[in-house]
Order: sequence, then C-alpha cells, then structure tokens
Amino acid sequence: MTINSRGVDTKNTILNVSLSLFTQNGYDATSVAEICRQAQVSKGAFYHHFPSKQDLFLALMTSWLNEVSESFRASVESSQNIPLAIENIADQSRSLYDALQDGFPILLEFWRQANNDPEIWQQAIAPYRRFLSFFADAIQTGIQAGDFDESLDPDCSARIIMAVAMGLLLQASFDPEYEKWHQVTQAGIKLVLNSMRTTK
Amino acid sequence: MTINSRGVDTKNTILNVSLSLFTQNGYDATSVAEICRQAQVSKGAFYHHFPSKQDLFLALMTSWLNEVSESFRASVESSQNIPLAIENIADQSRSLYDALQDGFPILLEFWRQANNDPEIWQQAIAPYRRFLSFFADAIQTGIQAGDFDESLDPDCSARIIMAVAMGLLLQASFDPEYEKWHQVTQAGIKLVLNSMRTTK
DNA sequence: ATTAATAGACCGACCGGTCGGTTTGTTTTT
DNA sequence: AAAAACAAACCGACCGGTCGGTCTATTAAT
Repeated sequence: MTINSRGVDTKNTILNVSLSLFTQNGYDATSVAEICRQAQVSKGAFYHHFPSKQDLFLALMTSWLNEVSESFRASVESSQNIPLAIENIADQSRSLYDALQDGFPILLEFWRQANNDPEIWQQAIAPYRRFLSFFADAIQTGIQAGDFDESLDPDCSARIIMAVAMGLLLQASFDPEYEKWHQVTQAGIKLVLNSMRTTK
Repeated sequence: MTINSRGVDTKNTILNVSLSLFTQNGYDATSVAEICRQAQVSKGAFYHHFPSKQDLFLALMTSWLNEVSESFRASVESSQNIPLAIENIADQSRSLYDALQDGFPILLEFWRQANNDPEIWQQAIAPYRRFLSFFADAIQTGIQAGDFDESLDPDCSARIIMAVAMGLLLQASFDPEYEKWHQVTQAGIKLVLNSMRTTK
C-alpha cells in the first residue's frame, strides 16, 4: 500500500459512508463525527481530505450527476429509436428502486439541499438543465424521425417525462413496501409516450 | 380580542411563522429560537402551546393534508365528469406554484421528514394512501362512466397522475424562474388523461 | 546501506457556538 | 384566588471546524 493508495482509500471510505448516512438520515442530521466514527477515521483525517462538510456533499452530488448523465447517453446510443431509448432509461430506474431500501434517495437529498443552499443550487442547476435539454433534444430527434407528433413541444414534454420519473421515485421512497414501482414506472412512461406518438 | 383570547392568537402566529420558516429553510435548519424570535414570543410560550418542535411540525402537516383533501373533494363534486375533475385539480396547482417563491414547498419538506422520522411517517402514510385511493376510486368511476378505457388499472394510474403533479412541483421548486410550470402541468395531465381515454 | 530530510496522512483534544428542551417566576385573564 | 399565558435565564448535549503534533512511506544525502 503506497502512500497514495492509503489516502485514496480513506477518502473513498469517507465518500461511501457519508453517502449512506446522507441517504439514511439526510444532510443536516448527519454529523461529521458520525461519518468519522463509521468510517473509522479521525476528524483530522476527514478535514484533511475535505475542506468542509458541504464540500463533501458537493463531491457526492457531482459524482452522482455524472454517472446518471453517462448512463443516459449510453441508453440513447444503444437504442434504435428515441421512444425505445426513453423506455430504456425508465427501465434503469429499477436500480434506483432497489437502492431505496436504504432510505430517502440521495437524488432527493441533493434536490432538497439545492433549494436551501445557494452554492449547492448553483452546482446542481446546470446539470439539471443539461438533463432537460437532453430529453428535449431527444424528443426533437424523435419528431424529425416521425416517431412523435410534430405538434409536440419538446421542452414541455421533457419536463413531463422527468416529472413522471421523479414523482414515482418520490412516492417509492415514501412507500417502499409496494413492490410494483418499477412496473408502474414503465407503464407511466409508456402512457406518456403513447400520447406523444404520431396520430397519423 | 374576545373569543380568541391571547392563547389562540399566539398559537396561530407560531403556526404561521414556523410554516414560513420550514418552507424557507427546512425543518432541521429552522431553530425553535428563530421561530420564537420572528413570532415575537418567548420560548416559554412556545413550549406552552406545543410539546415539541416535532409536534408543531406534525400539526402543520395534518392541517395542510386536510386542506388539500377537502379541496380535492370539492373539485370532484363540482365537476361534471372525472376527467374534468382531475383537470380541475391540476388547475389548482397554480396556487402551489405561486407559493413557491418562498422556498421549498412545504409538501416536500413533509415528505422528506416522513422518510427520516418514523413517527411523522406514520402520520403521513395514511393520508397519502387516502389520496391514492381517492384518485383510484375516481378513475374507477370514470371507467364505469365510459370516460376511461376499461383495461386501465386504477391504482397504477392514480400513482402516475400523482407522479406528474409531484414531479413537476419538485422541478418548479428547483427552477422557479421558469414561468410556465402551470401550463406544463395542465399539458402533462392532459397528456396522461388522453392515453387513459377510451379508444373506441 | 544507513541516515537525514521531507511531505502527505492521520490523530484526538479542544473551541465557540447552537440546539431542543426545562425551570422558575411573573403577568394576565377568569 | 386560581388557572392559563407568557417571559427569560438556564441546561447538557452536540454541532462544524481548528490545531498542534505524530506517524509512515518515500526521497536525498552520506
């Protein structure tokens, strides 16, 4: 174990533990002391790797955002057409629901913090808008390919699709015992896509 | 000041101030001391009217839940058919969006706390399920009236409709500068209802 | 090969301050 | 006078963050 990997290990442990704790108890209710305890690391080590608690949170958020972004892009590239790609993305929600047993999905904790902390908001609004235009662009492509009705507003539709996904995730976080969230998500997306399809 | 002697006024002031503060900064970040300061009331008065901070939160939540519940019921009774009633409810979202300038919608703060505090969860899950079966019953009625396709799953559809509303509210809380959230909500609900309608 | 020097990783006691909640006593209403 | 309503000082626990110093692995000098 070189000097470098020692530090990297500690940092990753802190990242993993804090992700789990933020998910379980939320940002405010998670103390740095508790993170250190579970990561079996001293407070000094913590502040050696992260300037502040908020900075750690930001690191988690941008990392998660990048993962999701990459996963979306991969879905579109591996699908034959846009409607299928969107269904594909909805299908990936299964992993989100599986991780839900641990508590409030971390996405929503990001969301909540972004509403209260201007600095976090600033780092979150840009990726959010990227997601929006990602879907809007996809829908635009779908329209040109004849898969969607040409009278469709891509931006508006993108927000609706994101709403279905997030709204169901929100409900699933609250009522995780219900087992069919994944099916409901697929049904919901199909319902929306159905109305978006060309009527001709 | 006759019927409502001092006590009731004080209690209402605390209720109003705390609602505003919870909305602006969230539950954890709002201290009892700050509530008392803005309500121009001492801590003694606070704890005279509420056993605990959590209890105050619970009072706000159940009150809000009852208001919404009543508003939904009124919408159904004043509408000619179920699809129109649902559009009507969606139309009421305007007031939610208007109140959004103040911060994170209190609904979502309720939601979040319910995920971390078992006692709050217990008090929130029952109303949530009432909302679900409210919509499910409404859809069932709509099916029997011939407004919706008979192959529709009422429970699943109810969750999807709630998802659209909540998902858009979530986005609107994050990006309040966008002005068309209300229109997008109407469009989204219509999109879903359109797919639910009888194809015959 | 041994030693000295260096730098990043890490420790844990400690700081000022805030938290939710309690206690004690005073004012107001009935 | 009794009870309800309120004020304000106070409590212990805990918060995020700091700081002086130690440990350990690598590099440079001998």
